[in-house]
Amino acid sequence: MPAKPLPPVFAPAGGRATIADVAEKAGVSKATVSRFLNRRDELLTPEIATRVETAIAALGYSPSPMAQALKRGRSRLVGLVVADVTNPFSVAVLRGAEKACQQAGYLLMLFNLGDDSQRERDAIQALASYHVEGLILNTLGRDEGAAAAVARQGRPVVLVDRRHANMQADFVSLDNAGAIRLAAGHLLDAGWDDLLFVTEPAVGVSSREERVAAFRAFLATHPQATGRIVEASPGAPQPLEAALREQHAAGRRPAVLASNAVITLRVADAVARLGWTFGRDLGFVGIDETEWAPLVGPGLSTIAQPTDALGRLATACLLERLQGLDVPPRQILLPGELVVRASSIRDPGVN
Amino acid sequence: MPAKPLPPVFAPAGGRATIADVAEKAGVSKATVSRFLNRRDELLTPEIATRVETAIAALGYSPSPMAQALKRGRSRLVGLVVADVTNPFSVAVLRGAEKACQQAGYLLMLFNLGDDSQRERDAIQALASYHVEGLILNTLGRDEGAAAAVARQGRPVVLVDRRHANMQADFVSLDNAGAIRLAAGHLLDAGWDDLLFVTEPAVGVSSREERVAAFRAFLATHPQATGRIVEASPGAPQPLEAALREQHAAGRRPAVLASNAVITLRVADAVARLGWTFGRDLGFVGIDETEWAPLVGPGLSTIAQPTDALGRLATACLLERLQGLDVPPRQILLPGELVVRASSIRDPGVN
DNA sequence: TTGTAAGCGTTATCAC
DNA sequence: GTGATAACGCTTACAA
Repeated sequence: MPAKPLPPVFAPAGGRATIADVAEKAGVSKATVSRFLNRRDELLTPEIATRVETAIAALGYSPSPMAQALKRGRSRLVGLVVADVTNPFSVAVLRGAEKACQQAGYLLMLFNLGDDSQRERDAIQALASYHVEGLILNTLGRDEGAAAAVARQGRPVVLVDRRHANMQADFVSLDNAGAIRLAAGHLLDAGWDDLLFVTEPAVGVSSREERVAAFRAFLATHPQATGRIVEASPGAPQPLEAALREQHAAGRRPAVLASNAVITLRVADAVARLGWTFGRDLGFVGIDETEWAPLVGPGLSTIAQPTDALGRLATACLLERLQGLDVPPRQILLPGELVVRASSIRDPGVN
Repeated sequence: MPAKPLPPVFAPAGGRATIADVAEKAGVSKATVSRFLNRRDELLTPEIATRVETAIAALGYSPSPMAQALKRGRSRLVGLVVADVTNPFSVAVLRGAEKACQQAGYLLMLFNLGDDSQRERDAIQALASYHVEGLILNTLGRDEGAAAAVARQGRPVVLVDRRHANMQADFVSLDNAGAIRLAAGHLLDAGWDDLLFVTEPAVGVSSREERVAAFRAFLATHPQATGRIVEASPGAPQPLEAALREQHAAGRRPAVLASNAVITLRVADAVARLGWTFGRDLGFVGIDETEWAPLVGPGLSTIAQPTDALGRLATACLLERLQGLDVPPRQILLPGELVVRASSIRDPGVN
């Protein structure tokens, strides 16, 4: 029988204290320490409990989540995949999710796609390899492989803002249809009846598609309004400016409905270049409230998304699933809130 | 001798494939698979190598970073503590850091303080418990405990934008003094000689303190300019507006130098409330370039921080340390870039 | 009520 | 060259 190497008698050398150090210091077994940690109340002599407790305090011990994860297969980690951290909407959601996670004792692992949908699959696998217990996905929703990757992991997933083609999962989002009705209805009420819906290329991105469809539906049910849809892609500002010019040439004052904050920036840029003024030469409402919306021109009207709630709810859904809730995929749609500023108020002095 | 339980002959049940599964499928030992993974070239019969390779492919195996971390004490994880994810500057840096990490095969673990400096210490400990190999800190820099926590971990740290009282670590930041000189010099050149430096409460936050000091120094060396420092705290917009009003009452046209984007928003707000116009009633340069700077009033002049480079360099510093580089703490200061827009051009029609 | 020992998925140190 | 085998820090039957 080979001589068993004695456990070291000295305090933890360089690294952190381990459960073995605590056990030794308290004069008990590792199992006892583990029990104290996990099921403090059950079966524990008060005397031993205090011995363990003081040992833990003395050593400044805290368990290694890595080792725990390895053993129990749970990591207290939630993966968050974000299409683009530069997008304030995503960040706002992230913030909500992060708060909720921290409150529940989870840590967030972040993977930013940088708008490169190719990497969605990598992201999911990278996160999965760290045994994240679940995923919150705010992605382009185009990567086929991603769905498969998720399915293979068998971990709960919550989709935020964008649905995913082949992914059966809880979905948390702005009520896009309602938001469009709210915005377009407001413009109509304010006297703008010539609407221009401006969006990023919509194909394949569910939230954009839904907004476009809702706009179409609005037009169909409101014959007193005329409308048009313009796709503004990053490279080419022309179509947007051209569309605006055309309207003016035809002697009309259009109102723009911007499908998100990125588009709002482009519209503001075009308007500045044309030398137009919001509220006078055109009406405007944009989806996504931003800190700068009040400062552009006379102030831009917006539909504020409940970003914080979206993030919190997404996390809440995920945590419920992690606790074993087994119901069919849910959809949670939250209403947007109209913030009226001068850009959508028709300047009485004109026309 | 108790009967050794036979390893399962079937494919990995529910979870992911492990190194043992691969070994079995390839008909070799775990050690061989591990060798193949880590030191592919050394000592490996081509035939065995291919057998392992195909087994890995067939099983879709990838090693568990958790287990690796447990074994080698390295996790390929970098912790990032951000004072406030809502701050576009922080996000921009985050983005740079994230890119660099991904390229180096590291994953970023994010902890957001939500501007609550009390949680800095918690953040560091939470991250440390996941065996992050190093930390990138963009914090308030006020938490005493945090420094101690870091020291205890003995892991490399890089400070971004804000120094930390008792922390000896690499430091990556905008050259604050240079940026202030650049901005103030530009205003002076443009004919504004009555400067108002607006900052958030500076005490204890190194970047703010440095900027204030640099502004003082600028005034000292440029007697042709007069100047004043205003602290604008979140709750009270009064001091700022009051200061602007006073200047006008005295028949002067001040120029504001905003110490960051948050202040820029407050200034723009105050200016809107006063009914003033940038470039005519006051001059303006703000630190931090934003996407909306061109759209506010006639366009706001800014000092653009090299955010992406800051993030990348911070990561680079950290990775060097992780590879064993042992030199005294470094300071990397990057220059800001002046972006001139109409807000700092003195309207020739007035005065 | 507590201790012993096996095992989570790796890597590293030996033998062979 | 390759294979046992012992860790890494923890949890959990099972034994005592």
